[in-house]
Amino acid sequence: MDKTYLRAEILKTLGQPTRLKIVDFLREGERCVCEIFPAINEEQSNTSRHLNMMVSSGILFRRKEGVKIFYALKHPEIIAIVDLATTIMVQEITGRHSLLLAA
Amino acid sequence: MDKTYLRAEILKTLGQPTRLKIVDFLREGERCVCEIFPAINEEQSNTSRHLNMMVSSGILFRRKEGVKIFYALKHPEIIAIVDLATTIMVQEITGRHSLLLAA
DNA sequence: TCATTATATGATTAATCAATCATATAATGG
DNA sequence: CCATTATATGATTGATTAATCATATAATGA
Repeated sequence: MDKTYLRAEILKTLGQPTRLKIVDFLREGERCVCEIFPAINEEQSNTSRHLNMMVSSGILFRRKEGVKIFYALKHPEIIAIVDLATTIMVQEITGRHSLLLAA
Repeated sequence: MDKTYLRAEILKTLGQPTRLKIVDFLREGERCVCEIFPAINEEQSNTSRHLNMMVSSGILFRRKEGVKIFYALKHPEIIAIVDLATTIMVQEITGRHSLLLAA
């Protein structure tokens, strides 16, 4: 059980634009594939693959109801992580850090 | 300026075992390449490439002092992110979530 | 049962990635 | 200036990845 590898896998799963869009959309709650792929503007098959991959790496739930399959975020920590990434991104974009260094 | 892409890049940078080991080592503070690569048990050239890449994606500082080049974590949020990833990993390993679901 | 809707998956392709080896550059001390 | 130490980089290779198209499976309702 390589813990470094497992931790990396969780972060790597979040570190891909299409999957990040899925996470953002699922903040609002559980959604089926038929709602997810139009919302993020990706192909159904591609979206399905990413969703499966996100379940495998432990960041999403899957629940079946009739023909539909619903997906939801599995851990509140996921939202915290992507929010922290946003904070870092904003600091990088505004160059706040670079300015502090230059001063 | 694609914000989804930039956020993803930060997370993707953290989502690779060698780079995660670097982040873990740099928790203790600023270190030069000559300290980093033996500590994480990777080749010097490989370590150098990862360090450069981490500077490019905005998660590390670089400071030069004579022949040595020191690297350090640029944002406290990075530690928070990897800690949250650890929390998720532990919950997945202990299967706590699955048990709650099954109950 | 048949048509429809929802989802998943096989095959393919182009792109990206990580690691390695060899070598280059750059600063320092003797 | 030369040898040494620290770091970076070019070239290569095998592996992984994301996206796409076409098709398969599975549930539902008429």
